[in-house]
Formats: sequence, structure tokens, C-alpha cells
Amino acid sequence: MTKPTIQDIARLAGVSTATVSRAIHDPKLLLPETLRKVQGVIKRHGYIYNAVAGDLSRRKSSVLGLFIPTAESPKISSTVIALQDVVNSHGFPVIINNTLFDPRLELDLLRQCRERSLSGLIFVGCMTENEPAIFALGEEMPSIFLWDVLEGSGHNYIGIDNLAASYKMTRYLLGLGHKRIAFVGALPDKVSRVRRRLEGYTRAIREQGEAARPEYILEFAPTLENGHLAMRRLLDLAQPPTAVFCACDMLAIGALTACREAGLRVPQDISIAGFDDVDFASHAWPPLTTVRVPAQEMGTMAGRGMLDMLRKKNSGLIQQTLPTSIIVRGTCAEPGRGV
Amino acid sequence: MTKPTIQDIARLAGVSTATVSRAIHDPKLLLPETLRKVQGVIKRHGYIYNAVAGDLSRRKSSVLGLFIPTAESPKISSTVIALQDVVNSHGFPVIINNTLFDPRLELDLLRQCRERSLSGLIFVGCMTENEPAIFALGEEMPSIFLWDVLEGSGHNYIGIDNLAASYKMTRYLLGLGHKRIAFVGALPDKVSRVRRRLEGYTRAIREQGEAARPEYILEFAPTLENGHLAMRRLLDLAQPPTAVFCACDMLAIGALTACREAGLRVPQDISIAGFDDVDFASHAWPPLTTVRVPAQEMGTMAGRGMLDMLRKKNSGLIQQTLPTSIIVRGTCAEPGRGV
DNA sequence: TTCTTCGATGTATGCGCATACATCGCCTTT
DNA sequence: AAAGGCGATGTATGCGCATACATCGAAGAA
Repeated sequence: MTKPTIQDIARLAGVSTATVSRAIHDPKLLLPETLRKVQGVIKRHGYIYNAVAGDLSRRKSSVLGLFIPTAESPKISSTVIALQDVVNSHGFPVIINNTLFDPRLELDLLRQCRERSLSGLIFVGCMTENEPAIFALGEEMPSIFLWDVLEGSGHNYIGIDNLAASYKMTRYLLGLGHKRIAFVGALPDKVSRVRRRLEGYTRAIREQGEAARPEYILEFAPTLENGHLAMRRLLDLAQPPTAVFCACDMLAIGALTACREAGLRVPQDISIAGFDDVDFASHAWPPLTTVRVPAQEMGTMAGRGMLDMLRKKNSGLIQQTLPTSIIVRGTCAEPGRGV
Repeated sequence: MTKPTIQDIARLAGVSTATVSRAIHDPKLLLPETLRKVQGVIKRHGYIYNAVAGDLSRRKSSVLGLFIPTAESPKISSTVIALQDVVNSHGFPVIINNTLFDPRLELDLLRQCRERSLSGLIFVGCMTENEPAIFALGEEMPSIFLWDVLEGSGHNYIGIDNLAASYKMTRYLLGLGHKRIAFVGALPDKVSRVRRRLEGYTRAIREQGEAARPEYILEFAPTLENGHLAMRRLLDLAQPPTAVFCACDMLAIGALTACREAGLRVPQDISIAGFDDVDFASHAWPPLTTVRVPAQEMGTMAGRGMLDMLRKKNSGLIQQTLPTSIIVRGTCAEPGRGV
């Protein structure tokens, strides 16, 4: 026996296909009796709705697309999970695209999404060089950008002020008395939120009357291994920094390990600060001082915002800047007792 | 101007729709000249292929579905990333379904996948109570199960021998001289791979001539916070264990923190072992002794296997058991110097 | 030369559903 | 009692593509 279609159900229930369609999508349009009859036939014959056909007919798939650099970042995963939690329960599956910081791949994934007529796109940032194309696409279909602010851009965003947060953390380190502060970040040239963090850092340093030293600015993709590598490179410098500000916790925790291996005490000999406040941050040793990012909140809000846009409610622009805060734990202190 | 369809392209290029379709999917069927002509028109008019229509016509979507308990687990993320890496580059997007250990949700997500006529499903385990339904579905469409072995089941799997690995780790702790070993796992009743790990533990304990003590067996979902909680509960026992085997690293690292807070030295006062070998394991303090799980390999192999199945190559059953190994780091030692 | 084969392309149909529009009673309204 | 309104349902068309089958011409076989 072949899979029953809406037509089979209609025939068996003695109604029209339109009525079956209504029974599935908008039951309250039907007489209770009719509804029961149709639902009975549906259940009895194991009818499975064909969403692909529905999508074609409606000219719009009810799938959402999410773009993230890599699922390897636990903090971004928080955003992903929160988002999915909201939209899945409303029948919207999510296709997750890992761009792996590769602009070509990002574009290719984007094309695939367009081919599938996804009903909405959510970006946890995007490659800087693809911004024009992606922003243009944002005009055509519901899109939301997360994890950064796009002020005055006319685009929907739910983000954090990376520059301000980074500036604040750098000021904090400066305030502790550090003169030689390094910055380790993930590809500032390619990712705007990291670039903003770098700007916050350099601004704070410059305000202090000093220029940021190029050898103190390192570029590494956000993995533990890279944090380890970066710290080793910094420690090999003729004049190593007394504090290291890592633009994400993965790098910071890797750096912590490198310090331990080098026999350096944190924070007595060297201070380390992170960005994100991943769950692991408070379980590291010493517990990591970092910037808390409301990743989960952004995911939840993005999900709700997207649902609203799809339902044509609340058609205004979504533009929200969420607060961050410095979480002082145990990896930063005044300099000068070691090294 | 409305979006051009395959028909518009056909007309503009002076060929039939079939030829355009071939130009898109199987270019070598066409005369080079024809191909160039069609591709020119496609490019010039900004034609975008409509995958939804294609899927309907072909009666099969080229999207894959992946079921995981939660993206919050970094080790499962490794599998996800590796899998996506393989299939995305072949044009297969992946819909990721987080079941959150909720059987109802799992079933609902499964229904959504069926409605979308996904071409293949990959499961990082599934809820035990849904196994019959899911295994039955596995007969209808390409499916692969990961992270556990399904010997003699007739299903495709790429997994690890959880029971044996767990048995081995417990033996290791026993060999160190521990008599009081606790087990903390994530919902063994609901997830087969955790059940197997529990079995490995109890088997090893029983072989020692002792029965596993119920108060030493704790059930917690795999989060850092829960590991912390579990350890505190164990430490509150009249007779706390001298070693704690956590069925996943998240729990183990949380437990580590709880010990530190309680003023207990690891491994001098208490031993802790994990399972997974997440990246963070070697960055914890002390570095975590754990069972290495080839998560990435499973993802890669699953991706390749799925592609093969979809291309009808290699139609045999995929049944592979990958090796695990105990990674001895710094959290386990002989008992008896503290507590 | 005639028949066959095969490569290149065209024709025509249907995939399963949504929905604009039409229909048909029945209940209000005046 | 006639007109209008509205709730419940049916009719009919098309969404954009894949593909089975048909066609046609040229090259090779006999």
C-alpha cells in the first residue's frame, strides 16, 4: 500500500481536500463533527503530512537557517540551543550552518539556504567580506544578526557592545596596574565582533598614552589548543606581558594551561582574562575572570523575534543591545610579584 | 521582475526544461556548447534553483536529520561538526534535533523529519523507550546509529563498546586499590549507552565479590553543575567513596570543582575518572583521567557512510565498533591518604 | 546501402498540497 | 418576507521541477 495523500483522506472521509487541509492547519474552521471524522481517517490510515509539498505550494519552507562560525564554541552552542528550544516547539526545524570562518563556504551554504526557500535566517555574525551580500539578502527575507550591534544599519540585531565590554575589561586590567597587556583574538579581520573587541582594547591602551604594541596582539581561532600556543608565544617574547586578555574563554583557558606548564602562577605571576563566560570558566583553575555574554538570552530572543516576524506581528525593526558584565574570579591581580 | 524558473531559463536559452535540469544536475549529459549557453542564461538572469520543488518531484528531500540529546555536550558537538563537514560539502544540509532527553520531544521531532521526507537520519543514541519505533523507521529509510554498538540487530551503527570501556576503567580504579567506587551517569534508564556504562561498572564491582551499593550510583544529566551537585551528595554520605567514576567528562569536571571547594585534594584524597575525553579534560586541574571516545571519527564515518547509502554504493550493513582507550592523567591515584 | 545503436534533446505528466474563489444554507436584520 | 451576512465546505488551479518516454540524427555494423 502506498502512502496516503491528502486526497485519499478526503475521499475516505467524504470531504474535499480543502477540508482535510483545514483539519490539519486550522481545525477551528471546521465543524467539530467534520473535524473528528477527518482526524479519525487520518489516524486510522497513518497519514503523514508532506511538508515539502506544502512548502512548494506555499512558496516558502518553514525551516529556519542558522549561521555560526563553529559549533565547537560552547558559548555559541548556548545560543543555538536556546534558539532551537523556542522555534522547534513551534514546528520550525533549524538547519545549522558552520561556516568555519571560511567566506567561500559561508557563501555556498547561503546559496543552499536560498535554494530551499528557508523562511528566515539567523546569523551569529558573518565574515566581514560577505557582509554586503548578506545584508542585501537581509532585505529580501527575515534575518536577525546576533552577538554584535549594527547601529543605524536598518538591520535586525540582538547583540552586545563588544567594543565597550572589551574596553571595560582592558581598563580593569590597566586599573590593576598592568602596563604590558596582550590581546589574543580570533581573526579580527574576518569577524566584526572580534574586531570590535580589539578596538576596545586598543582604545583603552591608547587612552593610557601608549600605543598598542603589535607583538602583543595575536590572532588565533578560538580553540583551547590555540590559546595554549598563543600564550607560549607570548612567554617567549623578550619582554612578556604581565596580563593577557583573550577575546574568548577557550583561548583563555588554553593560556591558563600553558602558564601552568611554564611554572607560572596565575594570577601572581601573570594575569589572564577571558571573554564569554563559558560554563567551564568557573570550573577552570584558577576560576577565570571574564566578560559575561548573555548568549542564551540572545538565542531565546532571536527565536521569539523570528517567530514574530514570520507571523507578521510586530513588524518593527528588532534592535537590542544586551548588557555584559565583568565577572571577577581568580585569574587577575596586580602585576609585579613574579616575572 | 519575478524570480525566473527553469521554464524561463529554457525559453531564454532556446532549449527544453529537461535540458536546463540536466545542465544543473548532470552537465556531462549535454553538449559543451549547449551547457555553456544554458549556464550563461542562468547566470545572466540570476536564476536560483528551487530545491523544494525538486525535492517534491523527486519525492525525497536531500536534507539529513541528526538526533542528539543536547548540543551542550562538547563531545557530541565534535561528532556533529565532523559529520556536517563531510555532508555539507556534498550539498546535504543537516537539521539538528536536540531531544533534550525527552522521549515525547524526540517523537515529535521525528514526525517533523518524516513530514519533510528527509533522505537520511543519524542518531547519537535515542531514548530507550522510543527504540522500537525508531528502529522500525530505520527499515524504511537510511539510518545510522552512533556512539553505541547494536550487535546482531541488523541496523547500521558506528559505535564504541561502552560496556567494555566502562568495565576497563572500573577495573583500573579497582586495581589502584579502591574499594568504594561511585558511579555518576546521565539517565541510564533512558539512554542505552549510559546503561551499558553502568553495566560495565557493576560487572567489574561484582567480579570483585562485592555488590554495587545503590547509594554510590547517581543519576544526573551531563552538565558541569550536575557534576558538582553529585559530588556534594557523595561527600555528604556517612561513608563517602574513595573514587568517583563519572560517565561523562562534564560531570567529572563539575565533580572536580566540588572537591576543590570541599578542600579535598585530587587525587590524594579522592580519585575522579571521566568518560569522553572532551578537549577541556586535559585543561582541567588536575588534568582529567578519562576514557577517550573517537567522537570525531564517528561523525566523519557516519557522514561518509550516509553518502554511500544515498548513492546506493556499498549497500551492505555498516557495523563498526571503534576502539576506546583509557587516558591516564592526574585525577586518579591509590586511595587512603586522605578522608 | 540498410539497419542498429546511441548520444543529445524535447514532450508531457504528476509530485502533494494551499488557496482564491465559488457555493450553499441558515440566521439576522429591517 | 426579502436582503444581506456569514459560517462551513467544495472546486479547480498551479507551485517549480524531475523524469519516463519519445524523437531525431549521425555513426557504426552488416
